[in-house]
Amino acid sequence: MKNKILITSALPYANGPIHLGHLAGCYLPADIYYRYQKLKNRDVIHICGTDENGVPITIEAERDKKSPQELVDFYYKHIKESFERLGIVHDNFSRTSIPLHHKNAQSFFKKVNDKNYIITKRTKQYFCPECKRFLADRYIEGTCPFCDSKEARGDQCENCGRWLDPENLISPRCKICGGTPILRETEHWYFRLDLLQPELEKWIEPKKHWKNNVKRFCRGWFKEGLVPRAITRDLNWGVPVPLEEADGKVLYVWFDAPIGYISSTMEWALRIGKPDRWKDYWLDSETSLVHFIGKDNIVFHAMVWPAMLIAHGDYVLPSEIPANEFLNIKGGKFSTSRKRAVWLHEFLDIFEPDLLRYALSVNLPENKDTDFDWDDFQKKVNNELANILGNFVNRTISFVNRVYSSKVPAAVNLSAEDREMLEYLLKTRGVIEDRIEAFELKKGIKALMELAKEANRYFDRTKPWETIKEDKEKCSRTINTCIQVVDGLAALMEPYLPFTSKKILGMLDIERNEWEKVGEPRIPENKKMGKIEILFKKVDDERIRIEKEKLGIEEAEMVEIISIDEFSKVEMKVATVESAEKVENTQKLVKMVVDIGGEKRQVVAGIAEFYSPEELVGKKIIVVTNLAPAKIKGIESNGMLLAATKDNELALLTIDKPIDVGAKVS
RNA sequence: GGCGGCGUAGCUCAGUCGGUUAGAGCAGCGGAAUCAUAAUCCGCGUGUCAGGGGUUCAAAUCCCUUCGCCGCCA
Repeated sequence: MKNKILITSALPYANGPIHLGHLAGCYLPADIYYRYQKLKNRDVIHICGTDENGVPITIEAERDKKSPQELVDFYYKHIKESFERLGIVHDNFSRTSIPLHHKNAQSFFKKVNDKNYIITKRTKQYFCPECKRFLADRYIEGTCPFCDSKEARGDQCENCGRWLDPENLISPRCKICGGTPILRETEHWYFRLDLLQPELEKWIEPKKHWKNNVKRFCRGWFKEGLVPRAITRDLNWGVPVPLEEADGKVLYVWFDAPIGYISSTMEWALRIGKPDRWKDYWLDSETSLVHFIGKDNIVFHAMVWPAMLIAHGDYVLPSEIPANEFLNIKGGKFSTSRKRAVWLHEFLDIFEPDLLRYALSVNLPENKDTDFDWDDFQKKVNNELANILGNFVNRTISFVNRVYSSKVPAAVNLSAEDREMLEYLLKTRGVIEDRIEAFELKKGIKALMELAKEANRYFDRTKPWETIKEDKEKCSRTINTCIQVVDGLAALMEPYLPFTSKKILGMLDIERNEWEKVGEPRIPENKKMGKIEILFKKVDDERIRIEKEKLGIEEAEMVEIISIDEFSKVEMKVATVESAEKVENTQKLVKMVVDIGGEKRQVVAGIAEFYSPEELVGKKIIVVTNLAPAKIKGIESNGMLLAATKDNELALLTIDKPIDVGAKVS
């Protein structure tokens, strides 16, 4: 490891709050790594910020009836505060909407452009006259040319799974306003990844120790061959392309976002009053540039971004890309857009930050996806943090308080047993170092818990509650050793459990030991203890029940997601009501004959309280035509009409423009 | 459609460039202890390592194939 380390964590997109999946994927590992390097006295900074450009933000803003700026202002603050509450430390937490970043991204673009790594291409793209904007592929819907599904997206038909070009869609419409988009010619700038492939391959080749997921990804891409990739978009939100002929174009988010790492470092340098300080990292080949990301970001950080840096030429390239897999929520995925998540800010309203830091650390998705589960969380807190770690600290300090009037007893002539305990502490320091350096953070926290267990075993073996009566010197050696271990634990846990570390140090009434000195006893005889407190309160069943219920409610609200396949099983048609009569002896039922286009059907529906038979006749309605026939009150019903209901209201679905009876609805 | 990944004890996960009786934590069962947040400590695992086939003296680990889940890409 080089002595200078620049850590970045993926810029969170400013369209929603942070959830546990984000944390486990990169923010928590980055923080643990950063805190550890700090303890090792390395020259290290941790840089991050929100990614605030791109189409989704403009659309989200529109939906919320806000300006994009208002939206990102809100989430910038929200995300920054959430991180702070969890103890995630950034030297600088910037944002990609600031002028500094715009300027920086533009000069990056210009330099790469001057070096001929950028070309232009004219293409035709759909433009929505209603929304007055070009539409990204996935914001166009239409009929799939292959399977006739009506709900195909511009990039892919989810019904038949085929990949599409938006121009091939039959009767395309704008997903946002429903209007009909038109093809319009536009010009875009493309980054010549193809030119850079040989250099990229040469660069990646020696990175043997990188994680498999990263290497595999790259191999796949190289095999297919890289192609020029569009780096501009027609949009009025983002970093304007710094060319006269590029009016109305902005840089594509994936191009400007990683440049944000540099901008954020520059902002940091300005903030600390040393404007050139950022160069010490970005322009020095002795810098180890470490990008913490989730696996969804591998392509950009292992291929595109290094290619950009090579093309630019001035900056260091990534040294490490410890990409994590995903943390799922009990089987399913976390999803910001679907609001299926355990949100960090809500979590912290209820639980101490270290509980989460522990539960996530010990189950980080380092090799494969892992699950977050509330029962599991409770067990980890109660059985591991509270019982093993918390209890060891507590039994030790309360022993000192009770037996030795809160003063640390002497350690004269340590026995082999005592020395073994201290050696275990020292050994654990080494294990944690090795594991963290190798980006196996999960093993580091496990080693810490092993130390706590070993300490409990030592306590039990040496039985101070007995030796206090028959061998006072031995007892005082034991307790002294335990105190030294508590002190060591406090230092070693700092990267993972910084809040708990502080609490313990408060109880010992001492500053944190230097990392390199952990293992050498340093708490002096007669040291007075500070105020004792319980480290971890247990999480009770009721709390967990509530949290699980919350998740359940959110799931219920979002209903089951069905595929277009499932949906298209339902056939619906426009129909006219030919005749209608109330079914006798019922309150709600109406019997109708409807024309569904060359075929008449008898349909029974429970709408009599809302529509009289007279007003129904002649109405054009929507009928499900392939529903299995059913008998209602002995009358056969051959279809179902559609109506919207809420509370005590009901409204029939109809059509807002004349169309022939029998027209399919989809 | 192509490419890739994953599927290991009741639960959460290690292990996989082939090699002794497949591991840990939690849960469970039995015991010890009582300083401590009824916490701790000791002992106890007959799992088709998703199914099937193959290579090998030897496979959870390599190859083929089926099933299930997931991701990436024109």
